Amino acid sequence: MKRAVEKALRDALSAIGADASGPIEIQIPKDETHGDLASPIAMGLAKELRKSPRAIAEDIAAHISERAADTFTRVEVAGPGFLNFTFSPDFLHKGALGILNKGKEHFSSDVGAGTRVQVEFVSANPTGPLHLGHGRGAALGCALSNLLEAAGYEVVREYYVNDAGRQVSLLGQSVFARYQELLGNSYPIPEDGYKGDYISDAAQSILDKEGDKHKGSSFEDASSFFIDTSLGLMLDVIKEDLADFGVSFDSWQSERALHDEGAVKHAIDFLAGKGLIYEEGGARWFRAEDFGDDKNRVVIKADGNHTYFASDIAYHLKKVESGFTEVIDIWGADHHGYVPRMEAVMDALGPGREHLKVLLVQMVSLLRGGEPVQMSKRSGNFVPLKEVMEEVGADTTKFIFLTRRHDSQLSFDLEVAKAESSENPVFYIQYANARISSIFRKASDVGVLTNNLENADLSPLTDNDELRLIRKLLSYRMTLEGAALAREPHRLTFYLQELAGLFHPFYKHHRVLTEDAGLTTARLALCEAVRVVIRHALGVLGISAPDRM
RNA sequence: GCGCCAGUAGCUCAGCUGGAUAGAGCAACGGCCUUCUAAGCCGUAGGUCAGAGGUUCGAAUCCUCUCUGGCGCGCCA
Repeated sequence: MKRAVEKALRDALSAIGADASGPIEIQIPKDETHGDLASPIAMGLAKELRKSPRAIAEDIAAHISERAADTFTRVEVAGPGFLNFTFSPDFLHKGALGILNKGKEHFSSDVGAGTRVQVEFVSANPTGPLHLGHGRGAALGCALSNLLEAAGYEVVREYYVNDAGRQVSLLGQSVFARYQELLGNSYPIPEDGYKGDYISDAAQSILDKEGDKHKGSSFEDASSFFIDTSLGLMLDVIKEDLADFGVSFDSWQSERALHDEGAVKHAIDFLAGKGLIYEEGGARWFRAEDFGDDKNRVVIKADGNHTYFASDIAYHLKKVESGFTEVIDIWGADHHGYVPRMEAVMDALGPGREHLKVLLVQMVSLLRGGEPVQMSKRSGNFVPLKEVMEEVGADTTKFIFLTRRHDSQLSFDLEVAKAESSENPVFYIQYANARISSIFRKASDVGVLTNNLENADLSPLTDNDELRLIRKLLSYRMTLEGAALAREPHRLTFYLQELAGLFHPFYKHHRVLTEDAGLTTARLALCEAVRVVIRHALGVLGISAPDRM
């Protein structure tokens, strides 16, 4: 749809002697009386051509009207110089059939052009179950990855496992303490150790498998066993949470492995070779200030241990060396202070900060009827994603996350989420799909043929409800591409609400299965096209599309 | 103190790479089920886009300041 207008505009621009090679802005007007698509292009050309915007627009409109009468029923100039395009029913009919003909292929676009992108998300410390904030990152990362893939990028979804350092050691020690407790020994839980039920569960599971083998051992003796085993159990917990949430990864990168394979040393040597590492106070520092950070940063501490930052440098060097053109990191907003130093790293490593995009996911506060939810003592100091999923469902939870920009704070009210569930926008969309499936079931019951719809004659579709629906379907690709380029999957949730908002009135006011065979076939084809788009978009968002509700 | 994100209808949020009269859902109010699913449809009402300046033909959108809320400023991870 957009392509047709763009092509017409480029032809017209070169005909009137304007530059036709630049980007052309095309938008969907808010007001239906302003046509199907509009362009403000003439306003921008006023200076260059030294003519009034309206005069330029008139020239363009005249040129296009003469040449593309079968595509547009109207090309008009409006307001200060907008060009408004209205498509012919014939063009719309052909477009709708195109969706049926090519299916998914119709939407897969070339804006990504095979660019290799890595999306790293969740990456929660493997020290306990995922909490609600991780869920937001998971929903975004999953949807964004799918979206980029649909737009023609080559995507790798990665989870970075922080399995080295103090936190996992603390985890092992916490589990060890519970294990000893189960055996009647008192062993102090480390001061900032982990205290949730899942720690006791892990201890019990070790006891079940290993018996009292480690009874009375000191933690020093048993540390590597307890750390590794606890780590494995926690990763299982996380993977289960992710599976329940319907989010999957292509790759799991272990921090420990980065050390073991020498990647950290390699990265520091690499920077040192560029003269970007120096020593001071017994520590080794990276010259982050040279790349716009507030201060230089320690990579090796005076005690000889590396910092977390050192692993991150190695990790990003590995990403760069793996040939990703773009690296997207999805982090919680509490890490935003970390962005300048990672951008500095990307500059220092060579490719430059423009190849790194950090998406900060703002905090989620959980409310119940307007009141902050008390942190459950059972789970530790956070709200587990699992509990929220059990209460309101994975689809609704994802949808709530995905109807907001990632950088706006979100209050997640359980009462609202549940109270809405009967009138929830996600059901509104799924219901449209279920209704269509129901029509097809009915059609097959009464013996109406539903095959070969991609060759149907759509000319009986002349009602405004029908044409509006088709226009919306044809704008899907444009929406998808725009969302992908902006890295904003939430645009699809709004698109879907609008599409469903056109389908339901159509359904209410027009019977699909009628006495008129030609009309019936045409409407079935329209319904099928709607279903194809809804399923595709829900698929991108990682939300289910049930056939019955 | 410095920095990042935000402030749009009663509530939750879109709209922000400047464009036409500021949108949706929920909540409120009034209607609609003998025909493919009423988780639906039709209608009414609801706004000083936090505030003040500035840039522009045009500002919710860009710039400056102020106010409010959240978060961050370790040889922690």
